[in-house]
Amino acid sequence: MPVRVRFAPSPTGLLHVGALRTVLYDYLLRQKEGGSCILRIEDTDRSRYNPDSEHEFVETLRWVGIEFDEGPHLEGGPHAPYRQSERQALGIYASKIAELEANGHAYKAFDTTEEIEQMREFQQINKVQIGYYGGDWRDADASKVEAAIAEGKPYVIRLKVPRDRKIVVQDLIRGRVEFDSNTLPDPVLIKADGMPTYHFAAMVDDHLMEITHVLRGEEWISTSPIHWLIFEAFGWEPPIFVHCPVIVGADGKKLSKRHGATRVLDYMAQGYLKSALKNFIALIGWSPGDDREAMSEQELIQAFSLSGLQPSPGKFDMEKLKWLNGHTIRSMTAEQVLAEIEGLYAEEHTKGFWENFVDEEVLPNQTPRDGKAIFERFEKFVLFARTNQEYALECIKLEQERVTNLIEFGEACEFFIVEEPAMDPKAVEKWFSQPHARALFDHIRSVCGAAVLTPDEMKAALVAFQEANGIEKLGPIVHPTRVALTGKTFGPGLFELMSVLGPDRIVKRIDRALAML
RNA sequence: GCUCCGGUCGUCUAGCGGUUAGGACAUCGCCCUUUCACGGCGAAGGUCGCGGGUUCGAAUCCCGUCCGGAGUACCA
Repeated sequence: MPVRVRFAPSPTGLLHVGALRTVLYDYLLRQKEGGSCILRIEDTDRSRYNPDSEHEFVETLRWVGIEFDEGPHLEGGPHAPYRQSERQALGIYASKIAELEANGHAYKAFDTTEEIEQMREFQQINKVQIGYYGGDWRDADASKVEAAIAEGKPYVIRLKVPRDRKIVVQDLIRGRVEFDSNTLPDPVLIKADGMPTYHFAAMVDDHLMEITHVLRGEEWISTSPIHWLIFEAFGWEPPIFVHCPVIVGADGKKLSKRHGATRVLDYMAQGYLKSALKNFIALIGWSPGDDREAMSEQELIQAFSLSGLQPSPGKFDMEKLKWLNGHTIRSMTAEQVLAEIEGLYAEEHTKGFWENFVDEEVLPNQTPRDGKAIFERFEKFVLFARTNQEYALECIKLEQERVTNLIEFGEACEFFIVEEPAMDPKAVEKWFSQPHARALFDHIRSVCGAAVLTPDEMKAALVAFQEANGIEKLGPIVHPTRVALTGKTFGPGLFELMSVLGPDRIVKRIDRALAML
Protein backbone atom coordinates (compact mmCIF):
# COMPACT_ATOMS: atom_id res chain seq x y z
CA MET A 1 0.00 0.00 0.00
CA PRO A 2 1.44 3.38 -0.91
CA VAL A 3 2.35 5.46 2.04
CA ARG A 4 1.34 9.09 2.58
CA VAL A 5 3.40 10.88 5.16
CA ARG A 6 3.59 14.49 6.13
CA PHE A 7 6.01 16.85 7.73
CA ALA A 8 3.97 19.55 9.41
CA PRO A 9 6.11 22.12 11.16
CA SER A 10 4.89 25.28 12.78
CA PRO A 11 6.58 28.31 11.22
CA THR A 12 7.96 29.76 14.41
CA GLY A 13 11.69 29.33 14.01
CA LEU A 14 14.55 27.31 12.63
CA LEU A 15 14.68 23.71 11.51
CA HIS A 16 16.62 21.82 14.15
CA VAL A 17 18.11 18.35 14.21
CA GLY A 18 15.22 16.71 16.05
CA ALA A 19 12.78 17.77 13.38
CA LEU A 20 15.24 16.71 10.71
CA ARG A 21 15.16 13.18 12.01
CA THR A 22 11.38 13.09 11.88
CA VAL A 23 11.33 14.23 8.24
CA LEU A 24 14.14 11.88 7.43
CA TYR A 25 12.08 8.96 8.67
CA ASP A 26 9.12 10.26 6.65
CA TYR A 27 11.34 10.44 3.62
CA LEU A 28 13.00 7.04 4.10
CA LEU A 29 9.62 5.41 4.57
CA ARG A 30 8.24 7.02 1.48
CA GLN A 31 11.29 6.05 -0.60
CA LYS A 32 11.15 2.50 0.69
CA GLU A 33 7.42 1.88 0.36
CA GLY A 34 6.56 4.27 -2.40
CA GLY A 35 3.91 6.96 -1.98
CA SER A 36 3.96 10.64 -1.17
CA CYS A 37 5.62 13.01 1.22
CA ILE A 38 3.70 16.16 2.01
CA LEU A 39 4.86 19.42 3.51
CA ARG A 40 2.17 21.24 5.45
CA ILE A 41 2.62 24.49 7.29
CA GLU A 42 0.80 24.69 10.60
CA ASP A 43 0.47 28.42 10.98
CA THR A 44 -2.63 28.64 13.11
CA ASP A 45 -1.03 30.74 15.81
CA ARG A 46 -0.72 34.24 14.43
CA SER A 47 1.14 35.55 17.47
CA ARG A 48 4.04 33.16 17.00
CA TYR A 49 4.23 33.34 13.24
CA ASN A 50 7.72 33.96 11.86
CA PRO A 51 7.75 34.93 8.19
CA ASP A 52 11.30 33.64 7.63
CA SER A 53 10.58 30.27 9.03
CA GLU A 54 8.94 28.66 6.03
CA HIS A 55 11.86 29.71 3.87
CA GLU A 56 14.19 28.12 6.41
CA PHE A 57 12.32 24.82 6.14
CA VAL A 58 12.34 24.77 2.39
CA GLU A 59 16.03 25.75 2.22
CA THR A 60 17.08 23.15 4.75
CA LEU A 61 15.08 20.41 3.12
CA ARG A 62 16.51 21.35 -0.25
CA TRP A 63 20.04 21.16 1.13
CA VAL A 64 19.62 17.76 2.76
CA GLY A 65 17.98 16.53 -0.41
CA ILE A 66 14.59 15.61 0.96
CA GLU A 67 12.02 16.22 -1.71
CA PHE A 68 8.30 16.56 -1.28
CA ASP A 69 5.51 15.52 -3.56
CA GLU A 70 3.08 18.13 -2.30
CA GLY A 71 3.51 21.34 -0.38
CA PRO A 72 3.08 25.10 -0.36
CA HIS A 73 6.40 25.59 -2.17
CA LEU A 74 5.18 23.51 -5.12
CA GLU A 75 2.59 24.38 -7.72
CA GLY A 76 -0.90 23.03 -7.16
CA GLY A 77 -1.30 19.67 -5.51
CA PRO A 78 -4.36 17.49 -4.98
CA HIS A 79 -4.97 18.83 -1.49
CA ALA A 80 -3.89 22.45 -1.87
CA PRO A 81 -3.61 24.76 -0.12
CA TYR A 82 -0.97 23.42 2.27
CA ARG A 83 -0.92 26.27 4.74
CA GLN A 84 -3.48 25.96 7.47
CA SER A 85 -4.16 29.68 7.57
CA GLU A 86 -5.20 29.45 3.92
CA ARG A 87 -7.25 26.36 4.57
CA GLN A 88 -8.98 28.17 7.40
CA ALA A 89 -9.80 31.07 5.07
CA LEU A 90 -11.40 28.58 2.72
CA GLY A 91 -13.75 27.46 5.48
CA ILE A 92 -12.46 23.90 5.65
CA TYR A 93 -12.29 23.79 9.43
CA ALA A 94 -15.55 25.67 9.85
CA SER A 95 -17.46 23.10 7.89
CA LYS A 96 -15.83 20.28 9.77
CA ILE A 97 -16.51 21.75 13.18
CA ALA A 98 -20.13 22.22 12.16
CA GLU A 99 -20.32 18.47 11.63
CA LEU A 100 -19.02 17.81 15.09
CA GLU A 101 -21.40 20.30 16.68
CA ALA A 102 -24.27 18.75 14.79
CA ASN A 103 -23.48 15.25 15.97
CA GLY A 104 -22.99 16.37 19.55
CA HIS A 105 -19.22 15.90 19.81
CA ALA A 106 -18.38 19.58 20.14
CA TYR A 107 -19.92 22.53 21.89
CA LYS A 108 -19.51 26.27 22.18
CA ALA A 109 -18.14 27.56 25.46
CA PHE A 110 -18.49 31.21 26.36
CA ASP A 111 -16.27 31.36 29.42
CA THR A 112 -14.14 34.48 29.73
CA THR A 113 -10.42 34.23 30.42
CA GLU A 114 -11.07 35.49 33.94
CA GLU A 115 -13.58 32.75 34.54
CA ILE A 116 -11.17 30.14 33.33
CA GLU A 117 -8.44 31.50 35.57
CA GLN A 118 -10.73 31.48 38.59
CA MET A 119 -11.66 27.92 37.84
CA ARG A 120 -8.02 26.91 37.68
CA GLU A 121 -7.21 28.65 40.96
CA PHE A 122 -10.11 26.91 42.61
CA GLN A 123 -8.91 23.60 41.29
CA GLN A 124 -5.40 24.20 42.53
CA ILE A 125 -6.53 25.19 46.02
CA ASN A 126 -8.82 22.21 46.28
CA LYS A 127 -6.28 19.88 44.73
CA VAL A 128 -8.65 18.52 42.16
CA GLN A 129 -7.87 17.69 38.56
CA ILE A 130 -6.88 20.84 36.69
CA GLY A 131 -8.52 21.60 33.38
CA TYR A 132 -11.81 22.41 31.74
CA TYR A 133 -14.22 19.57 32.21
CA GLY A 134 -17.37 21.17 30.91
CA GLY A 135 -18.09 24.22 33.01
CA ASP A 136 -21.46 25.78 32.36
CA TRP A 137 -21.51 25.06 28.68
CA ARG A 138 -20.88 21.41 27.98
CA ASP A 139 -24.48 20.52 28.66
CA ALA A 140 -26.05 23.97 28.38
CA ASP A 141 -29.57 24.40 26.99
CA ALA A 142 -29.83 25.46 23.38
CA SER A 143 -31.66 28.58 24.53
CA LYS A 144 -28.80 29.60 26.83
CA VAL A 145 -26.31 29.16 24.02
CA GLU A 146 -28.45 31.12 21.60
CA ALA A 147 -28.82 33.93 24.11
CA ALA A 148 -25.05 34.11 24.51
CA ILE A 149 -24.58 34.22 20.75
CA ALA A 150 -27.23 36.92 20.47
CA GLU A 151 -25.36 38.94 23.09
CA GLY A 152 -22.30 38.68 20.91
CA LYS A 153 -20.21 36.98 23.58
CA PRO A 154 -16.96 35.52 22.25
CA TYR A 155 -16.67 31.75 22.43
CA VAL A 156 -14.46 28.82 21.67
CA ILE A 157 -15.58 25.41 20.46
CA ARG A 158 -14.52 22.47 22.56
CA LEU A 159 -14.48 18.74 22.07
CA LYS A 160 -16.99 16.93 24.25
CA VAL A 161 -14.73 14.24 25.66
CA PRO A 162 -16.78 11.17 26.55
CA ARG A 163 -16.66 10.37 30.28
CA ASP A 164 -15.95 7.13 32.13
CA ARG A 165 -14.15 5.51 29.28
CA LYS A 166 -10.85 3.94 28.55
CA ILE A 167 -9.21 5.37 25.48
CA VAL A 168 -6.69 3.14 23.79
CA VAL A 169 -4.30 4.79 21.38
CA GLN A 170 -2.14 2.66 19.14
CA ASP A 171 1.43 3.82 18.82
CA LEU A 172 3.60 1.91 16.40
CA ILE A 173 6.70 2.05 18.60
CA ARG A 174 5.10 1.46 21.98
CA GLY A 175 2.01 -0.54 21.19
CA ARG A 176 -1.21 0.29 22.99
CA VAL A 177 -1.24 3.27 25.30
CA GLU A 178 -4.21 3.59 27.61
CA PHE A 179 -5.81 6.70 29.02
CA ASP A 180 -8.75 7.28 31.34
CA SER A 181 -11.07 9.71 29.59
CA ASN A 182 -11.90 11.33 32.92
CA THR A 183 -8.37 12.73 33.07
CA LEU A 184 -8.80 14.52 29.76
CA PRO A 185 -10.13 18.07 29.83
CA ASP A 186 -12.35 19.18 26.95
CA PRO A 187 -9.81 20.68 24.57
CA VAL A 188 -10.41 23.79 22.50
CA LEU A 189 -10.85 22.93 18.84
CA ILE A 190 -11.67 26.38 17.48
CA LYS A 191 -10.21 29.46 19.16
CA ALA A 192 -12.10 32.68 19.78
CA ASP A 193 -10.51 34.21 16.70
CA GLY A 194 -11.98 31.46 14.57
CA MET A 195 -8.65 29.72 14.02
CA PRO A 196 -8.47 26.00 14.68
CA THR A 197 -6.06 24.69 17.29
CA TYR A 198 -3.36 22.19 16.37
CA HIS A 199 -5.48 19.33 17.64
CA PHE A 200 -8.30 20.04 15.29
CA ALA A 201 -6.52 21.36 12.22
CA ALA A 202 -3.87 18.67 12.16
CA MET A 203 -6.34 15.80 12.51
CA VAL A 204 -8.75 17.21 9.95
CA ASP A 205 -5.91 17.75 7.50
CA ASP A 206 -4.34 14.38 8.15
CA HIS A 207 -7.64 12.80 7.26
CA LEU A 208 -8.39 15.04 4.28
CA MET A 209 -4.89 14.58 2.93
CA GLU A 210 -5.22 10.83 3.38
CA ILE A 211 -2.17 10.55 5.60
CA THR A 212 -1.35 6.95 6.43
CA HIS A 213 1.42 7.44 8.99
CA VAL A 214 1.80 10.32 11.40
CA LEU A 215 5.41 10.61 12.49
CA ARG A 216 5.89 13.28 15.15
CA GLY A 217 7.72 14.02 18.36
CA GLU A 218 7.16 12.11 21.55
CA GLU A 219 5.81 15.24 23.22
CA TRP A 220 2.56 14.57 21.38
CA ILE A 221 1.93 11.27 23.03
CA SER A 222 0.03 12.71 25.96
CA THR A 223 -2.35 14.58 23.69
CA SER A 224 -2.77 11.64 21.35
CA PRO A 225 -5.99 10.42 23.05
CA ILE A 226 -7.74 13.63 22.09
CA HIS A 227 -6.52 13.17 18.55
CA TRP A 228 -7.84 9.63 18.64
CA LEU A 229 -11.16 10.95 19.91
CA ILE A 230 -11.40 13.48 17.10
CA PHE A 231 -11.07 10.72 14.55
CA GLU A 232 -13.64 8.75 16.44
CA ALA A 233 -16.07 11.65 16.62
CA PHE A 234 -15.94 11.97 12.85
CA GLY A 235 -16.11 8.25 12.34
CA TRP A 236 -12.80 8.32 10.50
CA GLU A 237 -10.13 5.67 10.45
CA PRO A 238 -7.13 7.03 12.37
CA PRO A 239 -3.70 6.92 10.74
CA ILE A 240 -0.81 4.97 12.23
CA PHE A 241 0.79 7.08 14.93
CA VAL A 242 4.54 6.94 15.34
CA HIS A 243 5.87 9.01 18.22
CA CYS A 244 9.60 9.45 17.77
CA PRO A 245 11.66 9.78 20.95
CA VAL A 246 13.46 13.05 21.56
CA ILE A 247 17.10 13.74 20.80
CA VAL A 248 18.90 15.24 23.77
CA GLY A 249 22.34 16.77 24.36
CA ALA A 250 25.34 14.99 25.86
CA ASP A 251 24.15 15.93 29.36
CA GLY A 252 20.75 14.38 28.78
CA LYS A 253 19.05 17.77 28.65
CA LYS A 254 17.05 19.09 25.78
CA LEU A 255 19.29 19.90 22.82
CA SER A 256 20.29 23.55 22.87
CA LYS A 257 23.01 25.85 21.54
CA ARG A 258 25.23 24.86 24.44
CA HIS A 259 25.57 21.42 22.92
CA GLY A 260 26.74 22.76 19.57
CA ALA A 261 24.57 23.63 16.64
CA THR A 262 20.90 22.72 16.71
CA ARG A 263 20.14 24.40 13.40
CA VAL A 264 20.55 21.95 10.57
CA LEU A 265 22.00 24.59 8.25
CA ASP A 266 24.76 25.25 10.75
CA TYR A 267 26.00 21.70 10.29
CA MET A 268 26.10 22.33 6.58
CA ALA A 269 28.09 25.53 7.14
CA GLN A 270 30.58 23.68 9.29
CA GLY A 271 31.37 21.31 6.46
CA TYR A 272 29.27 18.31 7.36
CA LEU A 273 28.03 16.35 4.38
CA LYS A 274 24.32 15.88 4.01
CA SER A 275 24.84 12.18 3.47
CA ALA A 276 26.83 11.80 6.70
CA LEU A 277 24.41 13.95 8.69
CA LYS A 278 21.44 11.94 7.46
CA ASN A 279 23.22 8.68 8.11
CA PHE A 280 24.15 9.80 11.61
CA ILE A 281 20.80 11.26 12.56
CA ALA A 282 18.93 8.21 11.28
CA LEU A 283 20.95 6.08 13.67
CA ILE A 284 19.74 7.92 16.75
CA GLY A 285 16.67 5.92 17.65
CA TRP A 286 16.77 3.56 14.73
CA SER A 287 18.95 0.70 13.60
CA PRO A 288 18.76 -1.65 10.66
CA GLY A 289 18.78 -4.56 13.10
CA ASP A 290 22.29 -5.65 12.25
CA ASP A 291 25.71 -4.09 12.72
CA ARG A 292 25.73 -1.78 9.74
CA GLU A 293 26.41 1.88 10.52
CA ALA A 294 28.05 3.75 7.68
CA MET A 295 25.50 3.43 4.91
CA SER A 296 24.79 5.08 1.61
CA GLU A 297 21.42 6.70 1.11
CA GLN A 298 20.32 3.75 -1.00
CA GLU A 299 21.29 1.32 1.73
CA LEU A 300 19.51 3.45 4.29
CA ILE A 301 16.32 3.35 2.26
CA GLN A 302 16.63 -0.37 1.67
CA ALA A 303 17.24 -1.08 5.33
CA PHE A 304 14.67 1.33 6.71
CA SER A 305 11.75 -0.01 8.61
CA LEU A 306 9.50 1.53 11.22
CA SER A 307 9.97 -1.62 13.26
CA GLY A 308 13.59 -0.67 13.87
CA LEU A 309 12.56 2.43 15.78
CA GLN A 310 13.43 2.62 19.46
CA PRO A 311 11.26 4.08 22.23
CA SER A 312 13.98 5.58 24.39
CA PRO A 313 15.48 9.05 23.91
CA GLY A 314 18.92 9.29 22.31
CA LYS A 315 21.86 11.56 22.87
CA PHE A 316 23.46 13.52 20.09
CA ASP A 317 27.11 12.42 20.05
CA MET A 318 29.18 15.00 18.18
CA GLU A 319 32.27 12.78 18.24
CA LYS A 320 30.52 10.07 16.34
CA LEU A 321 29.16 12.55 13.82
CA LYS A 322 32.72 13.81 13.24
CA TRP A 323 33.96 10.28 12.73
CA LEU A 324 31.17 9.42 10.32
CA ASN A 325 31.72 12.65 8.39
CA GLY A 326 35.44 11.98 8.02
CA HIS A 327 34.70 8.40 7.10
CA THR A 328 32.30 9.56 4.41
CA ILE A 329 34.80 12.06 3.00
CA ARG A 330 37.38 9.28 2.79
CA SER A 331 34.97 7.07 0.90
CA MET A 332 34.57 9.62 -1.90
CA THR A 333 36.71 10.37 -4.92
CA ALA A 334 38.63 13.65 -4.94
CA GLU A 335 36.32 14.88 -7.68
CA GLN A 336 33.29 14.24 -5.53
CA VAL A 337 34.92 15.97 -2.59
CA LEU A 338 35.74 19.00 -4.70
CA ALA A 339 32.16 19.16 -5.94
CA GLU A 340 30.96 19.11 -2.33
CA ILE A 341 33.40 21.87 -1.44
CA GLU A 342 32.14 24.00 -4.30
CA GLY A 343 28.58 23.29 -3.26
CA LEU A 344 29.28 24.37 0.27
CA TYR A 345 30.91 27.57 -0.91
CA ALA A 346 27.91 28.33 -3.08
CA GLU A 347 25.59 28.18 -0.07
CA GLU A 348 24.77 31.63 1.22
CA HIS A 349 24.58 30.55 4.80
CA THR A 350 28.17 29.32 4.92
CA LYS A 351 29.82 32.73 4.91
CA GLY A 352 27.25 34.19 7.27
CA PHE A 353 27.76 31.40 9.72
CA TRP A 354 31.51 31.87 9.93
CA GLU A 355 31.31 35.63 10.09
CA ASN A 356 29.19 35.40 13.18
CA PHE A 357 31.06 32.43 14.57
CA VAL A 358 31.95 32.49 18.24
CA ASP A 359 34.11 29.63 19.41
CA GLU A 360 32.42 28.10 22.39
CA GLU A 361 34.57 25.05 22.88
CA VAL A 362 37.87 26.74 23.67
CA LEU A 363 40.22 24.42 25.52
CA PRO A 364 42.32 25.78 28.38
CA ASN A 365 45.44 27.53 27.04
CA GLN A 366 44.17 27.67 23.55
CA THR A 367 43.09 30.69 21.63
CA PRO A 368 39.55 30.58 20.27
CA ARG A 369 39.18 29.81 16.60
CA ASP A 370 38.60 32.78 14.37
CA GLY A 371 35.57 32.18 12.19
CA LYS A 372 36.43 34.81 9.60
CA ALA A 373 39.93 33.42 9.13
CA ILE A 374 38.57 29.91 8.81
CA PHE A 375 36.19 30.96 6.09
CA GLU A 376 38.84 32.97 4.27
CA ARG A 377 41.18 29.99 4.09
CA PHE A 378 38.35 27.87 2.78
CA GLU A 379 37.38 30.48 0.23
CA LYS A 380 40.98 30.86 -0.90
CA PHE A 381 41.16 27.15 -1.60
CA VAL A 382 37.87 27.13 -3.50
CA LEU A 383 38.92 30.02 -5.70
CA PHE A 384 42.33 28.48 -6.28
CA ALA A 385 40.76 25.16 -7.26
CA ARG A 386 38.71 26.86 -9.96
CA THR A 387 41.81 27.81 -11.91
CA ASN A 388 44.04 24.90 -10.87
CA GLN A 389 41.70 21.98 -10.76
CA GLU A 390 44.18 19.20 -11.42
CA TYR A 391 46.51 20.40 -8.71
CA ALA A 392 43.68 20.98 -6.25
CA LEU A 393 42.44 17.44 -6.78
CA GLU A 394 45.89 16.10 -5.94
CA CYS A 395 45.88 18.16 -2.74
CA ILE A 396 42.47 16.80 -1.80
CA LYS A 397 43.60 13.24 -2.38
CA LEU A 398 46.41 13.70 0.09
CA GLU A 399 44.40 15.58 2.69
CA GLN A 400 41.10 13.72 2.69
CA GLU A 401 42.73 11.09 4.90
CA ARG A 402 43.08 13.42 7.82
CA VAL A 403 40.19 15.83 7.61
CA THR A 404 36.85 15.49 9.40
CA ASN A 405 34.87 18.10 7.54
CA LEU A 406 34.88 20.09 4.32
CA ILE A 407 35.85 23.39 5.90
CA GLU A 408 39.10 21.89 7.18
CA PHE A 409 40.38 21.50 3.64
CA GLY A 410 41.02 25.24 3.74
CA GLU A 411 43.58 24.94 6.47
CA ALA A 412 44.88 21.52 5.48
CA CYS A 413 45.58 22.50 1.88
CA GLU A 414 46.80 26.00 2.59
CA PHE A 415 50.49 25.18 2.34
CA PHE A 416 49.93 23.62 -1.07
CA ILE A 417 48.44 26.74 -2.60
CA VAL A 418 50.13 29.72 -1.01
CA GLU A 419 53.54 30.80 -2.29
CA GLU A 420 55.05 31.23 1.15
CA PRO A 421 53.42 29.10 3.78
CA ALA A 422 53.66 30.29 7.37
CA MET A 423 56.58 28.69 9.19
CA ASP A 424 56.22 27.09 12.59
CA PRO A 425 59.03 28.81 14.54
CA LYS A 426 59.63 25.91 16.89
CA ALA A 427 59.94 23.48 14.01
CA VAL A 428 62.36 25.80 12.22
CA GLU A 429 64.47 26.14 15.32
CA LYS A 430 64.67 22.41 15.81
CA TRP A 431 65.22 21.13 12.30
CA PHE A 432 67.01 23.94 10.47
CA SER A 433 69.79 23.77 13.05
CA GLN A 434 70.72 20.26 11.95
CA PRO A 435 74.35 20.25 10.78
CA HIS A 436 73.48 18.71 7.43
CA ALA A 437 70.59 21.13 6.71
CA ARG A 438 72.35 23.31 4.17
CA ALA A 439 73.81 20.39 2.24
CA LEU A 440 70.43 18.66 2.30
CA PHE A 441 68.57 21.68 0.96
CA ASP A 442 71.16 22.17 -1.78
CA HIS A 443 70.77 18.53 -2.74
CA ILE A 444 66.95 18.74 -2.86
CA ARG A 445 67.13 21.95 -4.85
CA SER A 446 69.32 20.46 -7.50
CA VAL A 447 67.73 17.00 -7.70
CA CYS A 448 64.07 17.40 -6.78
CA GLY A 449 63.82 20.90 -8.18
CA ALA A 450 65.08 19.89 -11.57
CA ALA A 451 62.28 17.72 -12.87
CA VAL A 452 58.83 16.34 -12.16
CA LEU A 453 59.39 13.27 -10.03
CA THR A 454 57.16 10.50 -8.69
CA PRO A 455 56.93 9.88 -4.93
CA ASP A 456 59.28 6.91 -5.32
CA GLU A 457 61.82 9.00 -7.17
CA MET A 458 61.55 11.66 -4.47
CA LYS A 459 62.24 9.04 -1.86
CA ALA A 460 65.20 7.74 -3.83
CA ALA A 461 66.63 11.25 -4.03
CA LEU A 462 66.45 11.71 -0.26
CA VAL A 463 67.74 8.23 0.47
CA ALA A 464 70.71 8.92 -1.80
CA PHE A 465 71.58 11.95 0.34
CA GLN A 466 71.09 9.96 3.53
CA GLU A 467 73.43 7.23 2.42
CA ALA A 468 76.04 9.56 0.98
CA ASN A 469 76.22 11.35 4.33
CA GLY A 470 76.12 8.25 6.47
CA ILE A 471 73.00 9.22 8.31
CA GLU A 472 71.36 6.27 10.03
CA LYS A 473 67.73 7.13 9.89
CA LEU A 474 65.56 8.89 7.38
CA GLY A 475 63.96 11.10 10.03
CA PRO A 476 66.71 13.74 10.16
CA ILE A 477 66.35 14.08 6.39
CA VAL A 478 62.61 14.08 6.20
CA HIS A 479 61.77 16.47 9.03
CA PRO A 480 63.83 19.48 7.94
CA THR A 481 62.59 18.98 4.41
CA ARG A 482 58.97 18.88 5.51
CA VAL A 483 59.39 22.08 7.51
CA ALA A 484 61.13 23.80 4.62
CA LEU A 485 58.41 22.82 2.19
CA THR A 486 55.25 23.10 4.30
CA GLY A 487 56.19 25.10 7.39
CA LYS A 488 54.63 22.39 9.51
CA THR A 489 55.62 19.21 11.32
CA PHE A 490 52.59 17.23 10.29
CA GLY A 491 50.74 16.47 7.09
CA PRO A 492 50.66 13.99 4.23
CA GLY A 493 53.53 11.68 3.35
CA LEU A 494 56.55 13.79 2.40
CA PHE A 495 57.34 12.07 -0.89
CA GLU A 496 53.75 12.23 -2.11
CA LEU A 497 53.54 15.84 -1.08
CA MET A 498 56.78 16.72 -2.86
CA SER A 499 55.62 15.01 -5.99
CA VAL A 500 52.42 17.06 -5.96
CA LEU A 501 54.22 20.31 -5.15
CA GLY A 502 56.42 19.94 -8.23
CA PRO A 503 59.87 21.37 -9.01
CA ASP A 504 59.00 25.08 -9.20
CA ARG A 505 57.42 25.27 -5.77
CA ILE A 506 60.16 23.11 -4.31
CA VAL A 507 62.89 25.41 -5.59
CA LYS A 508 61.18 28.55 -4.29
CA ARG A 509 60.56 27.08 -0.88
CA ILE A 510 64.02 25.62 -0.56
CA ASP A 511 65.51 29.00 -1.47
CA ARG A 512 63.48 30.57 1.28
CA ALA A 513 64.60 27.93 3.74
CA LEU A 514 68.23 28.39 2.71
CA ALA A 515 67.87 32.09 3.43
CA MET A 516 66.65 31.27 6.91
CA LEU A 517 69.60 29.11 7.86
C1' G B 1 0.11 16.94 42.27
C1' C B 2 -2.18 14.19 38.17
C1' U B 3 -1.61 11.48 33.37
C1' C B 4 1.54 9.17 30.09
C1' C B 5 6.38 7.60 28.19
C1' G B 6 11.27 5.74 28.93
C1' G B 7 15.69 2.94 31.51
C1' U B 8 21.51 -2.79 27.87
C1' C B 9 29.39 -0.57 28.35
C1' G B 10 30.78 6.97 28.97
C1' U B 11 27.70 7.47 24.07
C1' C B 12 24.66 5.26 19.74
C1' U B 13 22.87 0.48 19.56
C1' A B 14 22.11 -5.46 18.60
C1' G B 15 19.23 -8.69 21.43
C1' C B 16 12.42 -10.75 21.32
C1' G B 17 13.17 -17.32 27.11
C1' G B 18 19.12 -20.89 26.60
C1' U B 19 24.70 -15.80 23.58
C1' U B 20 31.53 -16.18 27.04
C1' A B 21 25.44 -10.06 26.38
C1' G B 22 27.49 -8.66 19.85
C1' G B 23 28.94 -4.11 16.95
C1' A B 24 30.23 1.19 16.40
C1' C B 25 32.11 6.08 18.46
C1' A B 26 35.21 7.75 22.29
C1' U B 27 39.55 5.90 25.57
C1' C B 28 44.19 3.03 26.02
C1' G B 29 48.04 -0.26 23.82
C1' C B 30 50.52 -2.51 19.65
C1' C B 31 51.43 -2.65 14.31
C1' C B 32 52.03 0.30 9.79
C1' U B 33 55.31 4.72 9.26
C1' U B 34 59.40 10.29 7.91
C1' U B 35 55.29 13.37 11.06
C1' C B 36 50.00 14.05 11.97
C1' A B 37 46.31 11.29 10.44
C1' C B 38 44.11 7.03 7.98
C1' G B 39 44.09 1.85 8.27
C1' G B 40 44.89 -3.04 10.79
C1' C B 41 45.06 -5.75 15.37
C1' G B 42 44.08 -5.90 20.52
C1' A B 43 42.64 -4.23 25.59
C1' A B 44 39.75 -2.03 29.04
C1' G B 45 34.77 -0.78 29.79
C1' G B 46 28.02 -3.78 31.15
C1' U B 47 25.76 -6.44 38.76
C1' C B 48 21.15 -5.41 31.19
C1' G B 49 18.02 1.03 36.88
C1' C B 50 16.67 -1.78 41.51
C1' G B 51 13.66 -5.68 44.19
C1' G B 52 10.60 -9.68 43.95
C1' G B 53 8.11 -13.46 41.13
C1' U B 54 7.06 -17.14 36.80
C1' U B 55 10.49 -20.86 34.67
C1' C B 56 15.04 -26.28 34.59
C1' G B 57 16.70 -21.49 32.63
C1' A B 58 15.20 -14.19 32.30
C1' A B 59 18.35 -8.41 29.55
C1' U B 60 14.11 -10.86 27.34
C1' C B 61 7.55 -12.61 30.54
C1' C B 62 4.65 -10.64 35.23
C1' C B 63 4.33 -7.39 39.59
C1' G B 64 6.33 -3.67 42.52
C1' U B 65 9.80 0.15 43.16
C1' C B 66 13.40 4.01 41.98
C1' C B 67 15.26 7.44 38.67
C1' G B 68 14.81 10.40 34.17
C1' G B 69 11.57 12.79 30.61
C1' A B 70 7.09 14.74 28.41
C1' G B 71 2.20 16.74 28.85
C1' U B 72 -0.99 19.24 32.13
C1' A B 73 -2.58 26.58 27.14
C1' C B 74 -7.82 29.89 23.04
C1' C B 75 1.45 27.09 21.59
C1' A B 76 2.49 23.76 18.44
